[in-house]
Amino acid sequence: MSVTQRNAPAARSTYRHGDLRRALLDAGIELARQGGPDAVVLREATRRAGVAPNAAYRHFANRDDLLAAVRAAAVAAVAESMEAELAQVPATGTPTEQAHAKVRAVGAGYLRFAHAETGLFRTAFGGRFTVQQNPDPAMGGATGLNPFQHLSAALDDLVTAGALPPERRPGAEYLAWSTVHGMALLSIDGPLRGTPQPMLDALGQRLLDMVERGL
Amino acid sequence: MSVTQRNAPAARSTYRHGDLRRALLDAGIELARQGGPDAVVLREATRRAGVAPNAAYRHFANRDDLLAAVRAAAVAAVAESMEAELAQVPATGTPTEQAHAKVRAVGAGYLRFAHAETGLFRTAFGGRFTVQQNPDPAMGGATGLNPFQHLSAALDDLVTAGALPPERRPGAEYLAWSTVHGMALLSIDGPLRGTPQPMLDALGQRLLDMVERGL
DNA sequence: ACCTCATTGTGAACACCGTCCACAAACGAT
DNA sequence: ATCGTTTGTGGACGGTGTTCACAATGAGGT
Repeated sequence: MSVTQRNAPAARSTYRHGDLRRALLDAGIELARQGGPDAVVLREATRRAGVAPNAAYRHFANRDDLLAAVRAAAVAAVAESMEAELAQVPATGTPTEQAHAKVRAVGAGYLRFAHAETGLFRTAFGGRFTVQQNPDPAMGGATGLNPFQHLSAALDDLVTAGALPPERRPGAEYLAWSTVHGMALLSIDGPLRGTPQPMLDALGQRLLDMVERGL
Repeated sequence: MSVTQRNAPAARSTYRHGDLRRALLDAGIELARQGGPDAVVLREATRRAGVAPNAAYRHFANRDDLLAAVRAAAVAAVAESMEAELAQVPATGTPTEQAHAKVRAVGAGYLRFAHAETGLFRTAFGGRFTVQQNPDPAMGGATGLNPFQHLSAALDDLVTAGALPPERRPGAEYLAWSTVHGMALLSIDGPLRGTPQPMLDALGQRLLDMVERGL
């Protein structure tokens, strides 16, 4: 066994790394995927990049800065999950039906991502987070829209289709988001943890019914 | 200046502390109140109790064990907040009106506590948490009921009053809890942070309307 | 080609954390 | 009074984020 440390990739030949910022970010994303935000530890990221701990400070102000970058990537992944659901919405039916289907797709994408990528979801939305102000392009999916913008667009469609009275539109994002966000957290970190997936899906559908009916 | 350390209370005269477990727990609760779960650091709690770091291990298995005890206290505080709201529900009106008022009181207590005691709320329900299985008496309020039990009771009343069809009762806790939980988190850690209280109250009322209508 | 200089990675250190081990003080039961 | 259990202490270990002074590198201007 050579002197290479655990987790140390093949030692670099060059003194410079090439794209250390990217390497640290990727390592951070992988850590977040497996263990959530608390698992994003700066020293481990540098270890995986094969670099001294302090080197990270040339690319990130501190651990929180790295975590913020990881979070942006996680938010973007949520947006992509929504887009995957939106792509499956058939272009048939009345405008009202389509608008409802879009709102449900956004919610389903959120919930699906929470279950499929728990660590990343908790990194994106588990602690403190912001999405709206200064829309960070790094938080957008393939379409460039972030999750909040997807939700807003779907609700706008609902109004356009006449399925939501315009006077109830303001703030509707927060009502819808609250609902789905709460269920996501309850099912990954709360009392619904461990509930079989079919039951969770059923609950999710009831939840979306409630939003549709009660918005 | 004497040799007493910062934060060290008057040095004990006795070798034994008296009730170290309680002192550590109180210190932990205070830390949680100010900084949330991450601020519950074992060494700081022992410092405030005027005791060596390891002494904590005579009363708690490890930091997580201490945090769990703090969390139980925080959950109990949530229950008390609910009870304060419930106490204000007038005993007038039809059973249906009263049942609805109780559900709203439970939700309002949850939201109010989240805003008034952010640190404790995040400690109770911010990360991983469980309330239902093995109902821990330490999580109950003055009535002995924990927040989940208060919600369940209110929903039961809704059925009894005929305001909720029995076939929709199963799982209704999770729908109601999801919505309120989500809004609580959005308003303390999410995009609704910093929103003026009147607007939050209005949103909260709309949210409860939605639950009432859509459950 | 050389020199200059900002950029990027290193080595060593600091304070803080959770945790463990061996030991000493205090108390309760006999 | 003695013994044994409980409870707190002193000291240590490995882990973390972060900072400092320094070295290697590469780009630009002459």
